[in-house]
Amino acid sequence: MLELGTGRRATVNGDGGGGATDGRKGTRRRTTLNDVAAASGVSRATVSFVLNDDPNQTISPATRERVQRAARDLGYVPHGLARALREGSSRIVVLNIGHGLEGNYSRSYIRGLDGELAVHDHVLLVRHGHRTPQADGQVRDVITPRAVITFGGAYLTGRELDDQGGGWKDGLAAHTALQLGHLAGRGHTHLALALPDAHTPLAEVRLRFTREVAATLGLAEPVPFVVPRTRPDATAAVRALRAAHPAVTAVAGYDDDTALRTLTALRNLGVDVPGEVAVIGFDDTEYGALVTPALTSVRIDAEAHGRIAARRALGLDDTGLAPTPGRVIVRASA
Amino acid sequence: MLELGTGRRATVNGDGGGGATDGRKGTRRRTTLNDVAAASGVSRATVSFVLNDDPNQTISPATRERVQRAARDLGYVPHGLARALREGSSRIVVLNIGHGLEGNYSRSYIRGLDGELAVHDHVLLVRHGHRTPQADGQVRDVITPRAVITFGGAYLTGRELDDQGGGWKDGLAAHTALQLGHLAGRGHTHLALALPDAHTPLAEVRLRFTREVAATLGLAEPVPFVVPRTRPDATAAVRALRAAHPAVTAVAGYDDDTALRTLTALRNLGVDVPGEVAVIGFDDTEYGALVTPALTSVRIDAEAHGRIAARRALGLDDTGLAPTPGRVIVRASA
DNA sequence: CTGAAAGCGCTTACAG
DNA sequence: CTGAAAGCGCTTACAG
Repeated sequence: MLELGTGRRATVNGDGGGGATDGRKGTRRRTTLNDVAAASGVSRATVSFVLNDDPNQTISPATRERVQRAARDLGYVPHGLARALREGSSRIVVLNIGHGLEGNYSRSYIRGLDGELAVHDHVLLVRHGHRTPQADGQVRDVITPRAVITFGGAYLTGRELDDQGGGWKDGLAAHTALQLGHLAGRGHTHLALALPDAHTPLAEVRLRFTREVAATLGLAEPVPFVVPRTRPDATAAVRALRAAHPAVTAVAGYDDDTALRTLTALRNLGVDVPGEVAVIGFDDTEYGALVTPALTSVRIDAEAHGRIAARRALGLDDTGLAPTPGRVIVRASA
Repeated sequence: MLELGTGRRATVNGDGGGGATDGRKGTRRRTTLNDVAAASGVSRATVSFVLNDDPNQTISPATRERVQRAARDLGYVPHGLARALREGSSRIVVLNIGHGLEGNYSRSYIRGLDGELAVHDHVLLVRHGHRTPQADGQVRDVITPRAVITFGGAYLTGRELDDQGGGWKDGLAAHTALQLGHLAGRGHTHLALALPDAHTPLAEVRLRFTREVAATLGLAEPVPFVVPRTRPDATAAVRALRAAHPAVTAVAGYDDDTALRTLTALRNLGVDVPGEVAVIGFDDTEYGALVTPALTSVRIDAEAHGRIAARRALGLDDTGLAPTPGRVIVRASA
């Protein structure tokens, strides 16, 4: 039951300055700071100073060069766990993500986050599924990440990215304005907002912004309504909306999903889109292009948001990163 | 520039057996094995033995109880990084994922993987984006995960889950058979397989299985064709398919995306679905229900696949986990 | 300009 | 039945 020699630590040591094993892969012991120190004839401390470019030390160019070459030759790579234990946290940033991975926002956000983190020598790892305090704790205890980010962070609450707050420049508010602006530009004055059945905090924020934007544009107070996931329920919901608010000629979707469900329901009801009712989505997905009429939507490039989130998580300066403005992808539905 | 007292290690120590700080959160130093040892009057080793239920030790019930109570009272949680450094790898399993997160397969797979890992005290972290050797190396060096899993693993190659191989029982082959079986059951004999424009290894496997299944069912050799992402290109591709293979009366999608694109193209061409050509998807997404005619698809519950992957990654016995059979979700398109 | 030493928090042979 | 000690691989004051 108790096996001797478990496989790890197979080559228990040898240490010898020979180090000829090429250091690479193989089944060999990993190359450590000790090996580099031995190979270059200095102490571990010195190696560490050189490799980390410690600004508080002054190492002679000769030594520096010797160490760097040895590290390179041996294929030395610092052991993250050891470093993390010593530094107090690992060079990992955890992103918590629930659903809503379909749109362009999340894809570009993750791309930016990942890219920026890589630049600063950190790695992004994602946690899927619902966030529970328990799961959070587990992640914290197991890897002690440098930071834990909640997807969308500031963007989703509307608190962000520009000094005035509210995301009126490049954030959620601005994108909401874009969405309603398109509708207003086509002459619609009475709008409804299609919301998902899951009651999220984000839905509240969207509703708030939608109201604010509508007021600014001089439109009637928008009508929020929930579009359930199943086709019959969605159809019933849209029918009820039409009955209660006959003046509504356009529906803005909380996202492309809700917009698509609305579109389908309208078709079921024999309502012409965009003739009788126009529909616009939010956060362009590929599926929007596949329905008839194809869904008009707001495309959001969140790469900059991701980069900003990365810098903030690392405690770095996050200025000078200008988000790409959102834009309306005009297809047929609005 | 060099600040003294960086915040971490704020409370440098105190050690005192008092340990009255409640151990919990606060800005206090974390509770360590030392604290538990001090509080229960035994050595660190003993605490470790008790808390890990080391089968090679025999600890007196009294001591055991004392240690457990102290650990509980102090809210002790082992520090994952330290443990990982000592054990050789962290209790993390990394899942590499590219695209294709839309369908039910990935959602259920991740759920199973995550759940099973949690049972065995490990945590699942996901890496998004394309897998590069470089990125792989980085992850390895930074956290030394217990295992790295590639999404879908054995399933996607068709090597898996049942002894004969090929996944003819609960795997990819079986699901392919389900898809074609539905079409054959409706009288179709000449099929086309709609493939994505990105050339993936998985596409090859699907094509191979599709051919094998068709042969088994006595159908004509299936015609593979690529459906590009843009609507005009997709339409052109479908038109070309129809011209070259007029006998084809049904299209099986590589996934729901390709099926949906085909459906849209057919409608653009004025072809009646399913009257003239039937279309069936694969790996049911929510969007399939939103088009007209609604997309028939194959729904795959991969939770068991995920659990199996987890057990294998941990080197545990993976028998006795029966995958739920796939099933055809019959809607209108086929 | 460089090295010896301590220590991050844990596990595990090895002695009693 | 339990404890003292070594060591996982790194970083960083502290002495020279």
